[in-house]
Amino acid sequence: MNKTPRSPGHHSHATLASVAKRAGVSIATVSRVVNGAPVKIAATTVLAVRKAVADLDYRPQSAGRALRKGTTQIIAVLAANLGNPTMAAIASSIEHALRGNGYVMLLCDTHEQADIQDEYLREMEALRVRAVIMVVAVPSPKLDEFRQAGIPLVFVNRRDPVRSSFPYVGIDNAAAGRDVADYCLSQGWQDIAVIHASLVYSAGRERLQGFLDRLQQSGKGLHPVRQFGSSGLDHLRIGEQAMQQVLAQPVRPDVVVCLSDLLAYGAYKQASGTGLAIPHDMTLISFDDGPLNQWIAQWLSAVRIPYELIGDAVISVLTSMLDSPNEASLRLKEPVDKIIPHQLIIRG
Amino acid sequence: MNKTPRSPGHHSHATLASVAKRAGVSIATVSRVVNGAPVKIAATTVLAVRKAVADLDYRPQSAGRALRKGTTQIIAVLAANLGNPTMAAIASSIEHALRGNGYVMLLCDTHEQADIQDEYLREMEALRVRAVIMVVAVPSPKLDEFRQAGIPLVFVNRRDPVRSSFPYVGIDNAAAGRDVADYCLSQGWQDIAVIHASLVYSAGRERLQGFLDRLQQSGKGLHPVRQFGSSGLDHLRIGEQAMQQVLAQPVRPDVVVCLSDLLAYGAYKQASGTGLAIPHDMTLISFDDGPLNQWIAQWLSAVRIPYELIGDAVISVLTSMLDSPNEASLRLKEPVDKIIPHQLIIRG
DNA sequence: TAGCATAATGCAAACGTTTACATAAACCAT
DNA sequence: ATGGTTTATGTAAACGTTTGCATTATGCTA
Repeated sequence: MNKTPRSPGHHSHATLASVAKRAGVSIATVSRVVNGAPVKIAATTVLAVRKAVADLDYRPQSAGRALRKGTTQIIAVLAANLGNPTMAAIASSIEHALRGNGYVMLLCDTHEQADIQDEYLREMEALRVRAVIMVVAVPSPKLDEFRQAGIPLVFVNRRDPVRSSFPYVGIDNAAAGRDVADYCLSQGWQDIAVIHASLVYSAGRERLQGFLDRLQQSGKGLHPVRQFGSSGLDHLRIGEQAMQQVLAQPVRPDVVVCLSDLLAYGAYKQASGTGLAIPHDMTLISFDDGPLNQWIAQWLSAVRIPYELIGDAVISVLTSMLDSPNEASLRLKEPVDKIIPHQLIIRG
Repeated sequence: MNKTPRSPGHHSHATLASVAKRAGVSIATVSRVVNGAPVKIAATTVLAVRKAVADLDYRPQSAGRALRKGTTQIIAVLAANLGNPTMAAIASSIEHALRGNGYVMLLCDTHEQADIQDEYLREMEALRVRAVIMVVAVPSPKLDEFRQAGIPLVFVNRRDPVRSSFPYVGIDNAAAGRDVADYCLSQGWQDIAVIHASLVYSAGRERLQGFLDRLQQSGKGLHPVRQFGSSGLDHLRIGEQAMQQVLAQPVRPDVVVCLSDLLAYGAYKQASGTGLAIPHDMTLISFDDGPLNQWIAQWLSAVRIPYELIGDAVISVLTSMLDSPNEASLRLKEPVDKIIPHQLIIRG
């Protein structure tokens, strides 16, 4: 007796074998019942298996399944910065949508650093996740290799920085920039400043481009748009410093357009620390409009990304990718972007 | 020929077998080298294996490992609400600490609902995660069962709601409450109101208790502390409604103590929407002090939870649990709570 | 030289699933 | 009755890993 070395598993969870034994059938049958396999199974058998499953509180072990099927129900979300409320809200939205579709979200924070992003991508490959959702990605070697790896990728908020061969979900940033320009023009503001972080990525670049284009199109004789900012990771501090430069100018602009919420937060702190009343003395406009703005940043007008819609949008893109039988079509097909509507919220 | 059905795995990742073949050794040897097994291996062999691993870009597949060892490197974080910046910051901190220790974070949003929490707990069991970190938990049946399941649990910010048999990481909420009371007394405020959400959980309850106790101890003849609030999930809205009630009172309190940041945000919106200037007309004090406060909520004094310390604190608790050879000691031993220091930040 | 400890590596089983294939039972048409 | 088809279920292999045990090669002692 006592032939149980039982090395690894501490507590014996129910397994297919134990359920099969209890139901008096083979493990194959249990598997088929549990998975609703497309074969006919006697009603009595189904009932017996169901009962055994319930009795033993059986749940398929993900490891065995993953090993056999070569994939899991895990979908990874690589976010650049969880400290950013907009990104957290997007993550939450995605989580909700994924859960509703039987997936589990694996959320990571890349801190917008290529090496961390790569490390995570490798890890995701080893975990055999079903797909990866990049919420604000940076270019990295592994990202490029992923094209070949056959794991679907979706880019949220910022487009694929290497080549646009994977779908993008987010707002039309150029159009959003134009909307802000239109609003500025409608207000008759003459002197406009822009605060930006890095402009090498699609979101910021397109926002600025759209904004400037429309101003120029207008033909109105505006003062030249002054731009402040630097590339870096901490938008809050960039915004703060940029606003410092803005206020050091001989003449104060009517409006400062910040390319993200966090830039605006940083700018706000600096401006109000200097005694300025926002928006009385100077208007601030930003992009993103995270969920907290309406509560504690009523001084900030912003282009709203409807983060609560992102989850479903990602799911719809993803399912179309996962359904395509061969991933050849996935590569050949034009990436099917999903543009979600934005809205300029005027406050203050 | 063509004997490759190759049903599941699409792209052939490197495996132990392929590495072994290339290095001219057995898979056992490769495994040992890769894992740094405590056996002597010829230097030349190690080199050959290392080379093959590098050549093929081999990474151990998590599924095989999980199946064999009965556990993974995944640690789940079940957060109540990712939309809460403090919680997001905590998650980010934990992520950082876990990654530094070779774990991967699986982050979920329970929306503070027992059924979702349970569903996730079951899923984590099936995934054979190494441990689960509950950032603000609610009582649920499965949570109770976990005590037997042998999976380590750590409670952050809110204590184990069922029985306190698992460690807690967070601030000393009662002491924080007393600190706020001391500050109010030092300011000579006579008329104090409290805004709270549900009081059935440890964090809010202890904060309020400590606060009221200290006020009473002081012996000063204060007006009775008025309490407003309701139980519910959306602290923002609860705070808003509670402030509405506060302002409907015949006499306006000197200070309103909110048991969380979000409650204060809600209260702030309502108050400033009614024309009040915060903190000139009324002081607001809250608990949590999420990372954004210093930027855009300079009107809010708050007890700061040093969220950036939580990650390391959790790790230290966790490793002591994981190191204990048998989980008997884990259950018998008094839970080793980790109290991190708080600090009352005065602003405005 | 034999005998034996030690060092390095290989063999094979096990972890829990899914699924192609085999089998057995039942039915039906000749 | 016979052969063929359908229906329900079982058998066994495979996924990639870790690890107890067996095996071989090496060095040392007597």
